[in-house]
Amino acid sequence: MSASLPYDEVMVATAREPLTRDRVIEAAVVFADEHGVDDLSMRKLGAELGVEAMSLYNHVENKDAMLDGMIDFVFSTIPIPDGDLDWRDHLRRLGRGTMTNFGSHPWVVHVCMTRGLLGPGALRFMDHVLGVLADAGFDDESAHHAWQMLASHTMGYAFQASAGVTEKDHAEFEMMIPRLAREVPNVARLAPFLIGCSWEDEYMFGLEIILDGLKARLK
Amino acid sequence: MSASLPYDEVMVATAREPLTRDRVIEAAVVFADEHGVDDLSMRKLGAELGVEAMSLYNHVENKDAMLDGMIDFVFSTIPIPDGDLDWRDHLRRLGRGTMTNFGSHPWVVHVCMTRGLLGPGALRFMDHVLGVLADAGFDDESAHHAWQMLASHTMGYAFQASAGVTEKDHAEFEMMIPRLAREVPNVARLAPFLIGCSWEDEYMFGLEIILDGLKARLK
DNA sequence: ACCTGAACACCGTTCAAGT
DNA sequence: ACCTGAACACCGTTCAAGT
Repeated sequence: MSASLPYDEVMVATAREPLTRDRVIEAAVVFADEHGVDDLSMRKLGAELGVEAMSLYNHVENKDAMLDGMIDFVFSTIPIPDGDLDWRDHLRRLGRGTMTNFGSHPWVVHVCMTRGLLGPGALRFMDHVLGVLADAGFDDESAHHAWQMLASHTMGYAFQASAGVTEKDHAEFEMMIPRLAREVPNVARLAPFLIGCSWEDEYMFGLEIILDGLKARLK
Repeated sequence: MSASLPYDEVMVATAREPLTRDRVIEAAVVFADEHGVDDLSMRKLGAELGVEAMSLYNHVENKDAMLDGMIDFVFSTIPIPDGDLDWRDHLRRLGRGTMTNFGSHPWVVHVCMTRGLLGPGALRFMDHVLGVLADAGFDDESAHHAWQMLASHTMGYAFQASAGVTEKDHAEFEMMIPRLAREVPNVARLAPFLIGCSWEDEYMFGLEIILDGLKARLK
């Protein structure tokens, strides 16, 4: 975009590009994607942006506000299905999109769990889902029930999917199995499923049960 | 129990009662119940026990291990229904018990979300649920599906219930409603339900849908 | 075997000072 | 208007030293 500028002009331009709230939050998202949210500190993020930590406070109120901004950033990028879909199909696609989106930002569920879901991005997303439910014929109370179920299901599975069971955890768990077999035989017997399961498949299986139950209570 | 000892002997006994892993963890549970888990630090917990922070490391490996112990403590106190119950009834009681138990320790879901669920207490609880499902006729794969759904539902609602929406939050949310009405009308319309809902009722409503769905897929 | 004091390497955040 | 440096009040944890 600035390819026609002389080389040193480009350098200066990128280096001095003034910080903005959006740039800070995007950089924080990238940092959390790469290093995990536990490693995200104001000092380190400042270093990443070539600035002292304290400069960030000119653009975000504090770290919590920055985390809220990161959540909103992710929510606002969840793809909204278009076209005239049956409400159940709409919610299936929305659910799958949410899961894959959260999958690219493994920290987001965890941060939501500690920060809540009241930012503008999350509210807009919620509003969209409630709109789909209202169009499907749910009254306000039922739509609320449905939202809570769908939200809980989605956050729950996204959380487990992003809990990041590493190879090391697998090995550790498998080493435990002999002892587990004596003390918690049912857990030991199901170990293959616990270790090998596809969270997206699990999620869609459960979503179907929920959609069935909601439909049965609709008419 | 030491009521027959002379008064000052009792004082000395309680003051000098040697620290143990169990005493440390119980004190941490009490501290988190009273002050919230965010305020729980090794230094403050030490002070509570009349000891320097560093002494605690003689009884717990580190803070994370202590948190794991706290989770296990809570899980091991969830009441297990007795008697020969229908599997759905059994799971209903288990679910309700879990919700109220988690309600007395509002920090526990949050800590589980960051520490996972692989301690002995949690494993024993999981084993019990899997046993109920196996007795009901679920094969291993279906039992795994069912467990994931029940766990996700329970953790999700317990989390929301314990997210602790304060009076201040309510007031703040109500003040936002006029602006919300323009930007997220569906959310604004459902505000009364969002503010006033009973998490236990919501939970049981959703549990019924899940149990229905699981039953339909059982035969 | 258990407890302590001092220290290390971090945090988020404030604030006066610079430009 | 934005950035910096030094400081404050905390963390979890290590380690040598005490008893």
